[in-house]
Amino acid sequence: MKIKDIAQLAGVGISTVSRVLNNYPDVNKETRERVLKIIEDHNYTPNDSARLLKLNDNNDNIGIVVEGVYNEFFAEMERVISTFVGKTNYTLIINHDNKHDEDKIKKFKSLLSFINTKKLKGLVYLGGNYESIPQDLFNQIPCKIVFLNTILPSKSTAFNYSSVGIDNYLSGYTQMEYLLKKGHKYIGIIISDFKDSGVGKLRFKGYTDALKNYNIEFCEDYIIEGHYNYEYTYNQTLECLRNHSKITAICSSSDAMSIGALRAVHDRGLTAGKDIDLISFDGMDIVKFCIPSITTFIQPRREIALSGIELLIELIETGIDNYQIIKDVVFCKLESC
Amino acid sequence: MKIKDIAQLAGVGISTVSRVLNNYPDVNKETRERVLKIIEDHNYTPNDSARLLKLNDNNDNIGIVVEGVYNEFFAEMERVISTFVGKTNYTLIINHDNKHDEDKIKKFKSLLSFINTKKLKGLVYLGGNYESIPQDLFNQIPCKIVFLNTILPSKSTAFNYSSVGIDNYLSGYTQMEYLLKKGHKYIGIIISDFKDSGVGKLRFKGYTDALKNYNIEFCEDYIIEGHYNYEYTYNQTLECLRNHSKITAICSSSDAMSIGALRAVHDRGLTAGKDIDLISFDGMDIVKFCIPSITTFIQPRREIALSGIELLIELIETGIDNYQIIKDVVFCKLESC
DNA sequence: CTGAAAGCGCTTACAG
DNA sequence: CTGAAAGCGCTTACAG
Repeated sequence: MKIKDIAQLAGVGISTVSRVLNNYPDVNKETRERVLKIIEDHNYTPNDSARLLKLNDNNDNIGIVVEGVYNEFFAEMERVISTFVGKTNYTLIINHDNKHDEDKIKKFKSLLSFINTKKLKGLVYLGGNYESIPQDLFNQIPCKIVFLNTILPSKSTAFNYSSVGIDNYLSGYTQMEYLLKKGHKYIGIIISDFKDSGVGKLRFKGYTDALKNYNIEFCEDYIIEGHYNYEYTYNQTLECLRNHSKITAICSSSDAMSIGALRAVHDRGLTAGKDIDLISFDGMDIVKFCIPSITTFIQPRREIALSGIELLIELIETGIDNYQIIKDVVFCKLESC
Repeated sequence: MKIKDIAQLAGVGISTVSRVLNNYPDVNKETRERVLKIIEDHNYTPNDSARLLKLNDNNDNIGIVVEGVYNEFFAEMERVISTFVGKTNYTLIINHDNKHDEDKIKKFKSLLSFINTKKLKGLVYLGGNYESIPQDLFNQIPCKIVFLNTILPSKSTAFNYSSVGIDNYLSGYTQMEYLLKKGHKYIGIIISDFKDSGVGKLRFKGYTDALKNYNIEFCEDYIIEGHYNYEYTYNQTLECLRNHSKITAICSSSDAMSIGALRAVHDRGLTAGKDIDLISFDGMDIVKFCIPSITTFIQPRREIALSGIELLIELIETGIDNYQIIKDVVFCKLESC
């Protein structure tokens, strides 16, 4: 079924059918109804490619790239964005990137190709690290772009991007400081991975700098790699506690990992919040219902997601550029610390 | 930049550029390299709409509709599918449906329109209930379709679809029977919603039938609505336990809700697995790390997702139809029961 | 190995 | 209010 067939069946020209299709006002009422009836009866849907080809870049595609959608944290942000876009006239094209190990430059080039192929008007990028992308490559991005929770080149006017996120370094520092102020000296640190090059890296820098400022020696043996995985974190924490009975507190860079750690503490016969202070980061909804509930720093992730997509649409529609938003984290004192 | 510009710059005809673009072998090596260089230099990307228009239905689009992506259970299945498709030559087009309240027929029509607009070769549908869709409408689906965890019209050859899922009725029956065999008579039942028309409805039927067969009176007051939400389930469970101190066991239709319930049991000063038996459903990774860990029936959701997408691609490539797969649930005995 | 030309299914001035 | 015609940027027989 194409527009020509509908036109023939209705006994009109194809322009008229097109006008009906696009809700143009200048069509005779009866003609319109006749055409609509035939469209309905034959379940006709216009060919999108043909429309877009003609309309050229008049599509309204927004892209979203998620690095690490297996992290529930990002998954939730994606849902917020997808729901928001669903209520607009934009179409969201989703690109889940799981190639963490790939060369950054190569990765950036495939990002460019994604934008070009889909003729995106704008893009939201979740996660990742584009700290060291050459400026000329960066500025080849042919559409509006908003990075959420991404590590970016230190801002200079030469780099053209917008972003929404938190101050990861400062948050990490504050989190660790909370334990230090309570007098802890032997503190386990849960990170995703030594090779983590995303925001976790900044948080970790905050941890170690806080230790330094409080004259507590940083001990590599107290590092627990959790890979954002319950089981893995559970096993690593169990082993760390077994080998280092001095440890009196745990500083975890993500709630997902804290849940595995909490169980490890329990299985060592200890109680978090009493025998061991566990302080976490992210503020997932579940922490409040864990036993004991987990003290954490809430990243306003829904707010970041929402600001991000709203900002992107504003950038697209106004032509403005270069807008940076920093959100505050919120301390949430519960039972584990 | 269009193909014509590249051709001009390279001093060749557009057909040659097209041949280079599509990796045709019959191009002179030097010509090819010259053209590639220019394409590279100018960051040229062919216009997808134009290609697709010409190729007509030679795109390889697969669609996925997720009803209720806010349920982590489905979110994870989607990720499995998205990752799998990413490794093929198919493009995945995602459609998150949050209009639970909409008229089924209307919903089905917009499903048809999605398929037609995107010219989908195949579709994976997660969740929902299409039990009562008229046959003639159903058979208007112009592509291969695989339903995962969906309620469907009782199978007859007249309905053309494939599916992967579990036997929800039987699983629900078995789950409740486990509590009944342990001698429980006053059993709280956690469901998402009285109006739930998805698979939860079938599970619930299993629950009540089991009660009947064991001559235990069904008590509507023991029903707890949880809306797949920790907080909501927590509050409802707390209230139910407060009002009905007779209750000795809880049968929950989903792990996400069990986590809220677990905390409610704890806050009543009770211990799940000792004072109250809590048995759950789904088998999310987290249950093993809760305190106490949650006894549950594992739905092989990654397996269902994987079988589903593999099946769909097979259907597309072989032309076969009408394939139903039922997976077994696996009982996982942990501490809460 | 290469190029000119037709045509994919739409939209939109333009002329009536 | 309506229709014939041009053209969006590609691909692919066809002819050389």
